[in-house]
Amino acid sequence: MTTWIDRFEGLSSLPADVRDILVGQSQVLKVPAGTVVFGPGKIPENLLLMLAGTVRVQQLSESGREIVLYRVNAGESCVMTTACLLAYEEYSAEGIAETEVEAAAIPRGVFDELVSRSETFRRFVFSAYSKRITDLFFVIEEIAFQRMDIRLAQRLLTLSRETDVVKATHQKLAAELGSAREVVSRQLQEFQRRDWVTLTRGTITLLDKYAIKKLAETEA
Amino acid sequence: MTTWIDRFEGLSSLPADVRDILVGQSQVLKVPAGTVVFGPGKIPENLLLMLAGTVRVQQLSESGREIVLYRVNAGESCVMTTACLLAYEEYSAEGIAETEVEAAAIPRGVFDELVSRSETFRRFVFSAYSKRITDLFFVIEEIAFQRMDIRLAQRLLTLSRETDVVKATHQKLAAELGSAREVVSRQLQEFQRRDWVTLTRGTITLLDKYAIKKLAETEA
DNA sequence: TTCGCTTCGGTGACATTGTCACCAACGGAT
DNA sequence: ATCCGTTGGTGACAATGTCACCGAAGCGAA
Repeated sequence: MTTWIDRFEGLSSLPADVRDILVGQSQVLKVPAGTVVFGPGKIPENLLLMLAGTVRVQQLSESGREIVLYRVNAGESCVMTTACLLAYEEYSAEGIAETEVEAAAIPRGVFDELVSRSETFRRFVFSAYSKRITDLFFVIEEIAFQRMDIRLAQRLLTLSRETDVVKATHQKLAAELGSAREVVSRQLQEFQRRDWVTLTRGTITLLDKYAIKKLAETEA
Repeated sequence: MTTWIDRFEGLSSLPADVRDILVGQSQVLKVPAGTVVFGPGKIPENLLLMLAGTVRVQQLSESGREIVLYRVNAGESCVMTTACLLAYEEYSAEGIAETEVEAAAIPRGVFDELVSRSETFRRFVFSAYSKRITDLFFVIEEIAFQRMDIRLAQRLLTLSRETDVVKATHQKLAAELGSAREVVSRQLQEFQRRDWVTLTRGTITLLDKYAIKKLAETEA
């Protein structure tokens, strides 16, 4: 029988008994876009395995600025909830459902049992951690060392996957990059001047993805 | 009998059989200051539990700049090695022994067995992960949103714990903060102008820790 | 429609930080 | 003493962040 487990690469080879625990003891739930999946003041009770949708994990500063750390997509697990399941200390990041999200919720106790019983599950969990940590390393490298125009170009491309239109305010883009609105606005104007994009209120239309990609791939 | 295990808070309540495995199957080793404990191209074979000394974990950019991510001190574990034990992908961070380092090395297989058998050990491992992830969140917040003078003041304080003297070149301090030497030099000159420090080649002497602390604690 | 409100984006002035080129001072090695 | 690599100082400039303020676009109510 196929279950949602099969959507996770790392879990395909789980032995039958472990599979049964995982499927039997977890609950598939759906939350609407905009839901705060975890965040300061919310004690997470479950490890989430994302079946559909996207969760955006972001950091807020006291001064009101924010930065997007990474996104958790379908087929991945939201280990921040685990990390904070173990409650090292109060964390300042929060996870927000960007779309409607469907996820399997594994309660704390079940999670612990699975880690204990299954080497496959352990591998899955630890490699999820590794991925997030390397994601964070990447973010740090970007904000510390990369030019804004390059980062903006990269972000426009990732936010526009199939289509050529990015629906986002300059403010939202600035939050993606941990920068200020004015900086993003000015960069976008420069892109427009080069006929790479057209700008209208709330949307950026990519005219010359090739040129943008070339900038995004600039090294050093 | 007391062993090095007792130096780790989280491991004090390990059952006797698990203790025996941990002590029996791991090896205490010593490496001199400057050793690259892990890094690109080095496949880590062990989880390291730090008994004495400090490991500095830092990130290098292609352009040659660098930034210190965090330090692993005695009584903590170096989970980056675990993360990359599971080898998610090539990581760009490296760990360097800042002092002579004494550590217990737990081989991969033993680590796996311990995680499987002991809930205490699991807690220990996962809270180590949580701590590192929150460390990284903190670093991101700092570099994205915090002013350099404040960050420099903070760093000078943490690097001068008991003494009032920081032995470091401006270049090293810049690497700590992911900034440029000139920026650090100028900030230090400003601190000197205010009679907070005196500067000589390779050392910064803190004259007015109180004033520095006050700056370091500035919010927003 | 028109009015009024909110959100979004544009702008200039300025502060901070990063980059570059270059030089001078220091200190160790010969 | 001389040489030389390291360290730090400097000025000019570029890139980014901050602030105050404004006008335009959208949207709902009258």
